[in-house]
Amino acid sequence: MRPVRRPTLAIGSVSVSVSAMDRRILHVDIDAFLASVEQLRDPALFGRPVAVGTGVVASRSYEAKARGVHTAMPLHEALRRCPDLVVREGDSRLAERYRQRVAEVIGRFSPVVEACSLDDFYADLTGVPLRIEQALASTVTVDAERSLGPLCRQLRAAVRAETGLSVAQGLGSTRTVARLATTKAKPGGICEVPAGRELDFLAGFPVEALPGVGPQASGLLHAVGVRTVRELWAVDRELLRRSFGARGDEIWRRCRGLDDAPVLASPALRSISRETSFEPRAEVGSQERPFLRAMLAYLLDRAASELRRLQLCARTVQVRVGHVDGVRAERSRALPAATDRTDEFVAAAGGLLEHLLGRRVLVRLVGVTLASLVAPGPAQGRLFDDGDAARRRLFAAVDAVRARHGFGALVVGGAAGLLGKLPRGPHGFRLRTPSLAK
DNA sequence: TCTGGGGTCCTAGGACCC
DNA sequence: TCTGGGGTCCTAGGACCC
Repeated sequence: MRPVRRPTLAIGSVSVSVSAMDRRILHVDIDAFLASVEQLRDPALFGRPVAVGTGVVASRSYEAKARGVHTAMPLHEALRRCPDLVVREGDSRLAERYRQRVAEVIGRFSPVVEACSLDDFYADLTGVPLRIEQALASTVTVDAERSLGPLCRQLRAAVRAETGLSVAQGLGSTRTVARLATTKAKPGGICEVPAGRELDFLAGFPVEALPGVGPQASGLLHAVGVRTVRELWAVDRELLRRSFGARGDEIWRRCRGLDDAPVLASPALRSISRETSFEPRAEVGSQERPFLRAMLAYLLDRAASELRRLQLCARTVQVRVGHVDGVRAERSRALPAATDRTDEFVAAAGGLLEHLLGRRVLVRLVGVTLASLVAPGPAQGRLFDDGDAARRRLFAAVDAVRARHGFGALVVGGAAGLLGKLPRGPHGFRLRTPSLAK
């Protein structure tokens, strides 16, 4: 067994040794995030059942939950259960601004904040009570157990006061314990699992509550009679490894409260994807090559402009196609050099799309991914390419116009093939799930 | 009740190079 | 000249998460 690394925290003249079990990880989850943002935007919606999404429910207010509306439920089913449900498309830009404000508040309480998804965060509060005790201006009282409860209540009040949003918080010695504690704290509560009580806390959860155990793994575990974390403890480590690969080992550690993954400020972005689905029969021309090629160009333009906004380049283009019978296929291609130019991505992706369109089945989804992301280096190998410099200036100009007037202000290249075929707004063509589509 | 979009990570075979 | 081993990249696809 590997020796446990014991990092040392230096606070003023005090030095404390911290073992893995002494860590205090905070998980923060914004309650009913997208639905709450809608209620903040339109206060008439407070107290009413609200759902955000198109096609399926992406987020719902607690009033809607009380009426049987759950996330991932088809909207027609949600409306059947709750006929006065208010359905909104949502606004990803507004949500992003709220998310950043919540992250800022958490950042005042913790030196390290990791934004995990749209609506949740991890923070490492290890050693924070000591620091607070020593900060003369602090109004927080830290009890003998070093409970972080008071700090969490302050955090919750600050988020509420500054954004109007409600958060649930979980505290534990690992990310898994903290995350599961949050599920017990929803909505608006705080659940702290004291050090040493991890196993009691984990024992009763169903196996599928563990991160890393999805439908596939839980199905297999159920089939052999393993339904709870307590029962999972009895499963041999080697057996988990053989059944689920590297993830099996992770599961073995997580169910024992042994995962020691750190909280990282900002994990590097690995890829940028955009995809959309459509009703093959309802949308005119959706099966025709020109439409699909235009959609591909549009999605690549969206992904590439995000790439440029982040000042990154990509070296791999991936295209995927989904059919009405559920069969999906994808192909990828590495470019000769990393780039951020939409036209280079479109040129490479066209051939990939042709490969994927061989089946005589209706297409209901097209998607693209830009991967192998790197920071733009000096333009190696193309120092004498004037065309490249001109293209770059063109895209920079396009980006500038869009930053001012919205993405939909300009339609570029092959995406023009969508004109007149898809509804269009200031932020671009209207795809299926605007609340989440960027 | 299999619906949606945007991500991450892992695996595995084949190509290619040394 | 033949055979082999190891590393790395490319590509395709699966599982999982929110």
